Amino acid sequence: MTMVEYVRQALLSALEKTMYHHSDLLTFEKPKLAVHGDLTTNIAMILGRLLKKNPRSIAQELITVSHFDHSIVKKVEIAGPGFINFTFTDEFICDQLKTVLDEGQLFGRSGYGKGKKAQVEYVSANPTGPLSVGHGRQAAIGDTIANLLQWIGYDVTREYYYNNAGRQMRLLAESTYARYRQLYDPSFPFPEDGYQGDYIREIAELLKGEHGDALLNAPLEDALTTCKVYAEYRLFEAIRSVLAKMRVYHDVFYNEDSLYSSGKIQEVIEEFKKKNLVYEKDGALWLKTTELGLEQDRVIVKSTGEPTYRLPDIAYHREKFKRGFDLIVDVFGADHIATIPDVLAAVKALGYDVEKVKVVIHQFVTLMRDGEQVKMSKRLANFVTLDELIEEVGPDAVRFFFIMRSNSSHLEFDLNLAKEQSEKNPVYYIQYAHARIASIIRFAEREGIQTKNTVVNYRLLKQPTEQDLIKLLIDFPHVVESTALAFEPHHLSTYLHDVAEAFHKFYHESRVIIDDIDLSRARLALCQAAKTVIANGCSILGITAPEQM
RNA sequence: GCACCCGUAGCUCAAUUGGAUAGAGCAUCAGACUUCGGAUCUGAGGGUUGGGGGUUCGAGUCCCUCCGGGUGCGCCA
Repeated sequence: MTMVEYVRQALLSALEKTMYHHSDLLTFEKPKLAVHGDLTTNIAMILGRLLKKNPRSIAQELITVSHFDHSIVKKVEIAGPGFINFTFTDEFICDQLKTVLDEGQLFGRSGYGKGKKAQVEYVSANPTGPLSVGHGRQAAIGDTIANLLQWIGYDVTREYYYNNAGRQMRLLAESTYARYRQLYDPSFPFPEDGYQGDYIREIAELLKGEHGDALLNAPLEDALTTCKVYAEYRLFEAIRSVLAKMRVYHDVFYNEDSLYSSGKIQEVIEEFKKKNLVYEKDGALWLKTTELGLEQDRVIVKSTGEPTYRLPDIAYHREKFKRGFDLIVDVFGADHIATIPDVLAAVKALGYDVEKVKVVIHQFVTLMRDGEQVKMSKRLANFVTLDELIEEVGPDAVRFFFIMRSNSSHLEFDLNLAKEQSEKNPVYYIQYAHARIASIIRFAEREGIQTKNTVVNYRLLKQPTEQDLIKLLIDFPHVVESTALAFEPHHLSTYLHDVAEAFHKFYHESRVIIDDIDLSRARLALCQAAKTVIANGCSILGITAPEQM
């Protein structure tokens, strides 16, 4: 039984006895300050406001009718305006270590989302160019959220939505075609808004390698189609390979085209018409978004007969619901923020529960090199690609740096720091702790000390640094769950840094392998538990936990 | 102009989503094992949480207002 489980049970029965029937308001937190104990609840203060009674006297009532096992709870006290603080015995804390070691690689997993399906959509870049560092942040955030949801029991689908039709792709085809022609005639004009990047030239070269000069004499439309298909193929191949370098793999690549070919777009229009939510004006079809509580109506079908991006977005989200997901997570960059309310309002109007949709917006990334901001412009094609970034600093640092700030926070990516293999680099700090533990365990094996097939007395771990480390370790399942439900991966990286720090402190204070064989075994077990938690945490973050570095 | 995000130590960022004395890393300064990995540890200085008002037992967090930065506001995606 965990600390929370124990006090929850005790207080639930106390609420019962005192006739305060508000058990749903009962929560526990870990106090910031050690003097406030191991766990605290503010239930008395909440009840105090609700019932207009003195919180401290309510707290007293609750404690009076409660019964605590002294071998588990060392101290219960009322503090401040009415907090109830619990301190547990060292022995009880020590015994919790067994759970960590027994569960091993599974420690931290829970069943919150058991039997439920979740979908996480992220990256979703159209195949018109290489992925940017912004996409990289999205990949890291989305993938980590997907991992977290799996850890709390959800059946997770990782999805990439893209559009390979429309104006953007036409421009891609024209740009590729122009570069191809330029290989034969350098004066061939390049489209005004074409994609400037060198990658188009590379694709044109490859295209020439496969087709020779056959496209020069082909009818223009045929040549453009060939260019589009080929460029898309090459770009998607590049996108997948970059994501693979980051260890990001999607289960489903959902193509916008399929919404047209399967008639879903038309179905949505029909539904809107049936609900009287659309009207025609200036030859276009408008959605009455104002009736849905938004500021202005929006065009969903242009006067040319072509839908705007909004309509397929709505149809796509409708499909997400039809596919039976209990939780739908959209990870978008800050530039997409304006499109979300329209889509959600429309889907809601179609009768779906938009509470199931969680939109995660992340802010932009600024690259810093030598203290200077790296200027980036996609149009001028002088931007640093995600691929280049990974090549420069490696996948571990990339993934870690991208999730180490809260989603809503601007991210400053310090290239020098990310590359630095030293104490300054937070990734190495955590990985070093893991490698150091692995080394200690190897040393212990050489010394003939082991914890298997023998009874380990965890209760010998009474030093403050030992107790602090254990308390942090056994909090891991709760951290995983709260991080997942907050959709804020940076909580986990912060936590892992704390664990690494607590371990290093313990290491400095107490030698693991000593003459006292029982104490050695207990400390070795603590090392193994710390190693387990760091390894499990790193696997959620998608970074390696090396045995040596 | 309107909407959204941000403003916290010299710099980059946290703060259990309204909790108790606002914390880390970097930078600066001063220190620490003859043995398990010094990519480590200990300590010091550094703050009116952009300004002002409000809500309540309690505000960095919620509301109003002003200032400053970013983003978005198309029959582009």
